[in-house]
Amino acid sequence: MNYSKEIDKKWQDYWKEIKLFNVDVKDKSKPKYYCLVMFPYPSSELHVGHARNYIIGDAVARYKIMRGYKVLSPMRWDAFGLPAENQAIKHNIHPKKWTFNNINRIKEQLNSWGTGYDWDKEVNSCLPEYYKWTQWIFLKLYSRGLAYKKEAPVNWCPRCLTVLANEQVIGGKCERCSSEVEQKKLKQWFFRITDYAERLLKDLDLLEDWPERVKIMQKNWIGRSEGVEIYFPLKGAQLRINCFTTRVDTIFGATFLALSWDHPLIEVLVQNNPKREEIVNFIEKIKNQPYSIRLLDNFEKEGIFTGKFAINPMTNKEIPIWIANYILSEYGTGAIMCVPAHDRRDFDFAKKYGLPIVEVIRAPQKKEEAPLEEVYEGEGVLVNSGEFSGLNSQEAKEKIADFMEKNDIGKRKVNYKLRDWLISRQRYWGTPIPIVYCDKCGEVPVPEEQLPVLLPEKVEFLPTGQSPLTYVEEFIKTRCPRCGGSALRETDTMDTFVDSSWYYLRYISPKEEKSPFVSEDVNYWLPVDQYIGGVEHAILHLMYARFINKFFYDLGLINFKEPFRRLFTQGMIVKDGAKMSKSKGNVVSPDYIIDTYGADTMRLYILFIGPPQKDAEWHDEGLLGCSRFIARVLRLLDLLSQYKKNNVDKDNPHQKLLLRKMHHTIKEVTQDLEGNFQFNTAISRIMELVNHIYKSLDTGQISKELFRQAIDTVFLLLAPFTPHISEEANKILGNSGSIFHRNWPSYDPKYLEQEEVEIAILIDGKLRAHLKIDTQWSEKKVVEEALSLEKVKNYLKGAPPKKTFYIKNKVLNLVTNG
RNA sequence: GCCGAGGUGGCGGAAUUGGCAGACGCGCCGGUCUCAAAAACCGGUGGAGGUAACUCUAUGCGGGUUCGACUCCCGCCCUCGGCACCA
Repeated sequence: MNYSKEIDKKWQDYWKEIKLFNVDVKDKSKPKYYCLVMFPYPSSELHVGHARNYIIGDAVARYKIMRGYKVLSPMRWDAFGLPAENQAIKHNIHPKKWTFNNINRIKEQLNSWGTGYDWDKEVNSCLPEYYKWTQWIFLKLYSRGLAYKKEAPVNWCPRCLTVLANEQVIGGKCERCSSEVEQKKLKQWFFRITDYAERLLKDLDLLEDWPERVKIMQKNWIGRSEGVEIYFPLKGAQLRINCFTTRVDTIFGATFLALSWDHPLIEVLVQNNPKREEIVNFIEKIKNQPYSIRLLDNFEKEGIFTGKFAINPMTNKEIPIWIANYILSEYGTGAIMCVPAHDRRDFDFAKKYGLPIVEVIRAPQKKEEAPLEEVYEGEGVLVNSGEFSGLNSQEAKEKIADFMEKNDIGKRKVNYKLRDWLISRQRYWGTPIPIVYCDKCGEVPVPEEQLPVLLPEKVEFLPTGQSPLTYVEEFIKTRCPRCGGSALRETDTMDTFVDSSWYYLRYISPKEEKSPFVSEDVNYWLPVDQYIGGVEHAILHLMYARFINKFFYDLGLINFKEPFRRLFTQGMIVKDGAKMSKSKGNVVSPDYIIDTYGADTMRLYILFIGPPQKDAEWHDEGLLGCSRFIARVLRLLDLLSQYKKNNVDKDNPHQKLLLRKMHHTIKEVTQDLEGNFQFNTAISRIMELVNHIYKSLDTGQISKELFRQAIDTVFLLLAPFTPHISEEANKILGNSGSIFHRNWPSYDPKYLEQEEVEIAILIDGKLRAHLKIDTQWSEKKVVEEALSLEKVKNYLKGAPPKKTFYIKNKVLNLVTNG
């Protein structure tokens, strides 16, 4: 039999016809399995790197179907977003049209690969029936105080002319266009994800089947640290400056304070200050420093003395207050106590400006006073610390914190690096934020029954820094839902990550009109059993989705705390050592592969290319190998049809060997799939089995029935990887119906037993000979037989081994020396 | 700087409660078929030495534990990914 494109088409139509992937969510006749792949962002057609994601997902779905699960494998489009709008500006095509063109193209591609989805559950985030519910979520968050607007310094991309979330700033540059990100103060909408920081951190422990590295990345991103907020009284005023520190044990060495340029107290500090002008100029200067220079290794620390002093509440000494460019205003209190002896940054600063350096922590082994050119950042024993001297850092942290809380000079506190999620975008192609501004009533949420706030279709696409919606009168002019007076709509739209933070719930009931989803069904089908996608979503998407899921949990709409039970992150496919991209011209398009070799060849190669969680280099020649293998497997069918041999003795060793290989392969392939999706090794084991079948046939001692069984097993095992040829073969072998409605093969341990094996004979750890043994032999017998080997005798030269080590049925080591 | 993953033939990669390193595939070499070539099929293929049986050597580097180490321990080097003045 030859593999052809017609075979692909035939079986793709067949699966549609028998509704292999269509799921009735109410059907509970079989255990459920929710297999989810990360949706495509429809910005261009897909290349083989994308294909990996969907082919892995499809292989898993098909395998689970064969294991008897009701498998839900849906597909959707993350259709809002900047690229569509940028195309609109560049090529004068409406984002909607552009997006739908891409969707149609991608759909075609997905179908041509034989990846199966329940298309009845298709979801599209740019359609009102979906974004209505995204807006609904916003309102729910708003009503609980979890969506709010505030003026905040934001990351501004001068090219995209929009605000970026912290997570979208990569190394000081825009994630999308790599422009230098600027700092700007704007009124923006936020989601209060920080309220969930502790739970987002703690519940990572519930996610046993997530890759450790992803959990660690999330942990670092949340960045929890425990410490103390210390109150430093301002000299000569009834004010205080609060500073957060994780090293309260170093408090006696705090010799100055440093504030960020926008610390609220600076206004007070510069009042009637003779240095006022100088300070204001300095602030103006660091305020305008671009974001990225902070990331440079040689970032120059600069500061200015305010002329004012605070009191160190432990030493009661006056310490100068400085303003410095290395203090983050967004973290802690925007002010820090500086301990130059034990912090590299404070040390550099103190050296530059001649500030006092006092050693208060001494490394445990050290006896003498440290020379002041050295910073010791570790923990140790306290010195120069009053009654706390002599304690080690750990004890001192507790005792000093206790002391501070008792005397009201400080309080234990937990801080997080996680910031609130900035969701405003000054862009058109996104979900409108359902808020109205009324002259009388102020900020008013759009009532639920008035949703959706429709995104107008006719707009001008000019990147002005304002949302194009600003210029659409019919859109912005509206009535206040509260007083009926004239009002204006919010013109910002939501970050597309909001759209994608809840789609996995919508799939269950995509057409539901009264609610975002049906709780009863969602509670049955979720959490997602297997989520598959790129590691680039380790932080953003997965954090946001977990947050929104927890919010729904709090609303009582769902009964599970985490949305994704198991996560698999697949590696990238690279070409010529680089990520595939149009600009580099190294994109491998699946279309020609499908045309030349057929879908199963591409699928097989993508799964065989390497461990799926690791990056892999694409080589066209690899396809040839897979194509050869498929031809080789199919040739077995031709051989079978002409095969005559029967009446072979049941105990024929070649028969037994083939049976053993078959069952062994079933066992191993199953293990590979049940473990961490080791498709590459699973496939190589099937290749071994096929090689073994050919060798067995050469002996002429295999019965037709066993031959048939062996081929049948091969195709059952291959079905998740190469579904088209497997269906075809299944039919040729005389089985009725779809191969996916058959059971995954199971192995019988009795066939795995061996009567005879070859073991290695080692002399002093070096491989010297092999020996065929009966598996029933005792160790003594094995040693005897080994010693009688000519080769072994030559090595031992008559001297018996001093010790022997026997690993049953594997290795015998004969030791002659000490 | 901190955190994480990794380093095995010409290449992608196998092998883990420590037990025959290099499965499977690519590439390369040889053969069969052919007027010839391609395809296909069969065989070989870590390196060095030897006509050969065989010997030595080999999993980033250096030590250690062990009868035995790709695997465990100590100390380095390199590559990739994440975070990065988080007080």
